[in-house]
Amino acid sequence: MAQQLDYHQLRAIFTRFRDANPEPRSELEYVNAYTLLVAVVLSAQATDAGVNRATRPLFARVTTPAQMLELGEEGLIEYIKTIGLFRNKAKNVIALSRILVEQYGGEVPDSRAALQALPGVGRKTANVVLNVAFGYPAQAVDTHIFRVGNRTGIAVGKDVLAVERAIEDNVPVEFQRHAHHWLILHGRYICKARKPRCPDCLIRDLCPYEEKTE
DNA sequence: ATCCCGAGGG
DNA sequence: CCCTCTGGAT
Repeated sequence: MAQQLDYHQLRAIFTRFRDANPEPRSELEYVNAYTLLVAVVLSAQATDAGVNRATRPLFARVTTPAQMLELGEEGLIEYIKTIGLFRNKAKNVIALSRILVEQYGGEVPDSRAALQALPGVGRKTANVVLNVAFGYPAQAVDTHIFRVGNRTGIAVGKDVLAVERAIEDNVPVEFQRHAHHWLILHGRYICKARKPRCPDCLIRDLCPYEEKTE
């Protein structure tokens, strides 16, 4: 685990991320808050490319919780059985859709407490919805952000909650809104788990991590 | 700590 | 073969 970088080092790093990609966006495909929520639930331990492959035909037919209940659990499984953990995910998506219809008039609530009370929705998924659908500066710490944060020193912590706090406490405020996607994209394409592409890294000179990639 | 669990990459 | 992918519930 690297040492936590200071405010000025983080300002330099995020300035580069912003200059390279001023408006970073989720690579998950969705058409409204509800389909975003479903896509994020499906994305657990799965690649977004794999999730998009499944949701493209699904969201062509289903864009509301009521339509999802019509489709049903077995119908949903036909669309998502190529995604890992599909049985748990199908059960959770149907159950949360029923709650949205019965308790929220078919809308997606915009509070963390209400989101996390939904089956299959934990802190990370709730934070993604708050950030992407509602524009709040919520920091969803996933596998990429946890790895990149600790490897580079951008956000150091022993668990995801500690890394979330490290981002909130250390990243200059003006960068917090987009920090989530900058870190995800950096982790996905450059600072990869297995074979990081350090020679192609924007912040190589500011990073303590050394990886011999031949 | 363990289970869920398919696809893609190396 | 093994590891990884925008985790959550028990």
